[in-house]
Amino acid sequence: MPMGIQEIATVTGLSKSTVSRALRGMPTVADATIDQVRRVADELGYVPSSAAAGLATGRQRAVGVVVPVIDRWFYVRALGGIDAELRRAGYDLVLYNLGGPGGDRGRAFRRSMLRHRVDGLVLLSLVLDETERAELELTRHPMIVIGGPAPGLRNVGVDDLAVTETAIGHLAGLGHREVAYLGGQDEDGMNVAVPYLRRDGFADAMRVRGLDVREDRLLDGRFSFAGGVAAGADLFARDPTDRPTAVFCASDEMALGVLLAASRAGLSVPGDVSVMGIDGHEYGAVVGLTTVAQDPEAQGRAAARAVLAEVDGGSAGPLPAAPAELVVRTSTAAPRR
Amino acid sequence: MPMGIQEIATVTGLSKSTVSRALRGMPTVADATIDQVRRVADELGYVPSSAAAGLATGRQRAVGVVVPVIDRWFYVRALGGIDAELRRAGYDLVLYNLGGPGGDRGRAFRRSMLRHRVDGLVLLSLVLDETERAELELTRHPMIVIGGPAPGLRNVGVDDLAVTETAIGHLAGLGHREVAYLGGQDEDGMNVAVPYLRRDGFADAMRVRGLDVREDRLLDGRFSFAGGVAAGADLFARDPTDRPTAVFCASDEMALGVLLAASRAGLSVPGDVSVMGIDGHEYGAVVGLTTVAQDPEAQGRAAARAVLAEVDGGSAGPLPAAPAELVVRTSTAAPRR
DNA sequence: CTGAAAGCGCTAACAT
DNA sequence: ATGTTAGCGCTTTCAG
Repeated sequence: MPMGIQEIATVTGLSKSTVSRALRGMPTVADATIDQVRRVADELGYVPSSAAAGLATGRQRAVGVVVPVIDRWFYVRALGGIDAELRRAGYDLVLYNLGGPGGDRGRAFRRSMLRHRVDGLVLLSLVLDETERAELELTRHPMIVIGGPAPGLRNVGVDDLAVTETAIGHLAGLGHREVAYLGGQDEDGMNVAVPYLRRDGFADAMRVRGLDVREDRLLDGRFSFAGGVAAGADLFARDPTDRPTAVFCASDEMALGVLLAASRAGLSVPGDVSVMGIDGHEYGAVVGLTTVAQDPEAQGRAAARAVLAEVDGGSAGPLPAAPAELVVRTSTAAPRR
Repeated sequence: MPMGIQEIATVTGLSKSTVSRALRGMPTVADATIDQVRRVADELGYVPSSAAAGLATGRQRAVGVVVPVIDRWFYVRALGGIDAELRRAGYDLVLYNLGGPGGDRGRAFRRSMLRHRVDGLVLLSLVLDETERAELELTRHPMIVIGGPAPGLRNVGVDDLAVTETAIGHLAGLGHREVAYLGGQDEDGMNVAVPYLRRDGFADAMRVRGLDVREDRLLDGRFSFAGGVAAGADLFARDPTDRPTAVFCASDEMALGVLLAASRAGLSVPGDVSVMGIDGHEYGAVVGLTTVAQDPEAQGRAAARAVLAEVDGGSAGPLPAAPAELVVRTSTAAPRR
């Protein structure tokens, strides 16, 4: 019923092989033949079967993208970049979202991703345990991770230590000595690497400058807007004489929340307190948030290009760190006192 | 090299068919056999080929999701819902993003979606033209759209006319007579239905109450945060004595922008002006935005269930409208004068 | 430049 | 409960 290459062969009086070659525009086929075949295919409403092609060639022309959760700014942007590059290459994108209901991560891995449905995998900020790594290795697909560095896997992403150093450099340069850090774990605890790296980077950058890293100024904002609001509210409700002059947030989404908390607490930014984040979120640009901006979309494209190259038998050399750039806006200034 | 069902057949001394059945846990297979086969499969590091299975059965166990652009709140949430339901059913999700570079929409359709890689399609707020419809029909896959009603296709989504009526009912009930509308086209102009419906709904709801719909109070915010900020800035820069007492936004993202524009213009909300939106965006909850909330995730799940049912030969009856609910927070109040 | 034939790895009757 | 036999729709040597 759903007809294939065969019918168009009979109609044109050609052989299946020629039709197949013509459809793919192979150079060994006469131009006239190509035209004819394509025309007939159109008339007949021919729809190719990727399964059959995949079986025959061993290539699915699709790559999988694994995300811990789907609704985070960074992931969405990166996904856009990956998609763009894949589309350009004529590849489809299969999305594996681990954060679903129950987040039954293990099963998701085995049940679907291991089915050879894709030729390669891009993992977004995912830290795999030994078993998971081993299982994915079975497929022998090229894999690359965006975000946190993952042991044994190629990685695309910013240098988190450098990013935090840049941020604290900016704040310290402005004269801040009392700065709080807002970080914390992603709620599902799936991406431990980046949060830790940033917290450590913050602490290092502070200590290098002889500045205090106070336990009670290491806040948890779960990397979300609401978390930032809550943490900010908590911080600003404390003894005003002991208030930090700046709050450094490990993500713009949290920083946006802190901005709101500050305005609710009647504090002016940057008058009473400076606030900055990391990411380059669009909302930050309009509210004047100082940040260390990165380009997740570019990272997505780079990662996609890398897997695609590897799928095509290319080399698998290490990737350069993604650029990040200090963007000074109006949420940071020299402390008052 | 990449071994298959055959090797595990030889190792166990069983036939390919039995192995195939055992792997899928079919009831006609002895439990002991199932165990043995699974164990051997594990030991051998067997990875099934979805292409082969797909070719043999004609089912890919995957559904495609087409989005106009990926980075919109509504789409991301809906995608999450679709994914959850698909995963539950053991289906993979293939993402088709039309908004990529150049947004070469036509080619995207033909080149990929038509390859029988999926068993069904969920279209997010997409309005198809005749050619596109015809082309997609070729695949004979079940299709459903979320968001704007699309001629000839089943649809999941809120009743936009009812939603706007609810919103204006709330505002008018508070005593507002001068209300501005912030809508506009999505920048790519891909989803015309919803914006139009909401604008019409607004106008109807106003007229029904004998309220004026002024041309100069029909604003364009391109359905984005930045667009909302810009439109708000423009509106609040006009003659204060002629300022509307409320701004009704067709999406929360735009309303959030208007909130910011108001605070920048030194206006208090809801003191000087009331603001409300549509959607139920998380940020709105924390900033106190009144809205008519919908649940895109639930809509995604419903749509996924519907295609899946149809894929399984189920019926294709019409779907009920998705619920939407007025959520009154602190951004709306009775007008001052 | 085109054709014939042999699979790709799995599933599905149809036996047994 | 398990084995046999054909394919699924396309690609790919190998021959013309």
